[in-house]
Amino acid sequence: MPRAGLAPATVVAAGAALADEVGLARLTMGLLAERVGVRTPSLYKHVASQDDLNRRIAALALNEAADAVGGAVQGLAGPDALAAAARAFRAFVLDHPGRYAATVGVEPTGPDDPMAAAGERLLGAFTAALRGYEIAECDVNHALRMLRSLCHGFATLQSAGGFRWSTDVDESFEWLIRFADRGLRTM
Amino acid sequence: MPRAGLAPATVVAAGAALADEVGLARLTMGLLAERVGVRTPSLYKHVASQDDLNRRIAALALNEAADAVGGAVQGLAGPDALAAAARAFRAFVLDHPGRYAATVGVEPTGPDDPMAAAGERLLGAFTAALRGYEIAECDVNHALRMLRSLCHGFATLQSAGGFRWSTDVDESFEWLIRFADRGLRTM
DNA sequence: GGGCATGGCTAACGTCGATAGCTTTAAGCT
DNA sequence: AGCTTAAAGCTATCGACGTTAGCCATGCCC
Repeated sequence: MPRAGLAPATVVAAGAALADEVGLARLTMGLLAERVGVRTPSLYKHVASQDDLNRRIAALALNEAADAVGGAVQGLAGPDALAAAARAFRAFVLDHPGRYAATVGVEPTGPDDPMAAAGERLLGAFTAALRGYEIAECDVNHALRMLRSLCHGFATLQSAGGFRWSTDVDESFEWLIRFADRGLRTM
Repeated sequence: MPRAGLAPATVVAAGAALADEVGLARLTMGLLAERVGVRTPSLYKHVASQDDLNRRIAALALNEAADAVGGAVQGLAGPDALAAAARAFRAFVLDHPGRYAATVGVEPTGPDDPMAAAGERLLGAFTAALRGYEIAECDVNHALRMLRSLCHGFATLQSAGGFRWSTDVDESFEWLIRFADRGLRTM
């Protein structure tokens, strides 16, 4: 029996990809094992449990989202930065619905949990997107939460098929970006 | 063996209550059976499957949310209506996290699915909350989606423990309501 | 009182997550 | 090179859970 040459990172990456393909709810240890060419119990040499796998996928997803948003904001400020961040975030969620779904409803276990750091990174990227707006110190956390709620809510609702009727969804999102921009401008 | 006097609605209500208590992910057919005083297979005389149970809980939750939001908006218009709707919605999600969680990620099976009607009712309640604002015909769907994304995003993020740091969450939500109000006022 | 639909029950199966314990691989030391 | 040993694979197995089959008691309707 030749070795498969697996590492935790390989397993997690394959799990994230599989979750994107079949949906997080249908991501099973057996399916993942088959995907990486190994028997189910062997996976437990690399991840502690399915919950552990989920957390690692979540950390990966948050880091990737932070990269996407951070990269999009690079060199921009004000409305351009805001729009770029929002679009990058939504695109990431729509492209990777499974791994993003892994991030909802899981709390970091402690302050040294990689997920916590990844979440901070994503938050930092959104903070950078607010650079250029005149936001009072006491309002910045509120604005950040507003922006995160807006992007998270829209992307997850769309990803779940929540927008059913006719109006064009992309158009709604652009409208929403302009709405947030106008609001942030007049503070 | 005396009859338990169950009906589908009883089972669904108990399931929703249990989901709120232990979390939707831990809602199991066995646990629900124990709760209603019956053996597991007997539940299948009232619901077709766990997926069916989930859909019925979702329909119940959407109807209750529509009632809550609709009732709160009653007799109000403009900023007052908007604030009342948003507060009622968030309160519902925080009070009933399990049954609300049942609504995310499930699509209505067809046009006669009770879930679709319930969703329309909730949408109608939010639409009523926008009465009093001067919104162009072509913008009303966008505004509705914005409002829904904002409320859904904030409530689910908070419900999942997504706001970890210090700033007061209630205060953020009130800030968010004022933000939306200002934006809707100037269109 | 005698059908008969209804709503319980027990028994059992398949799937899935997880653990135990064995074996083999391959890396590293002497 | 050859031995040691941790790591990584395997089979076998368990327990939980969803689901189905098939049986039996209840209680309504005539």
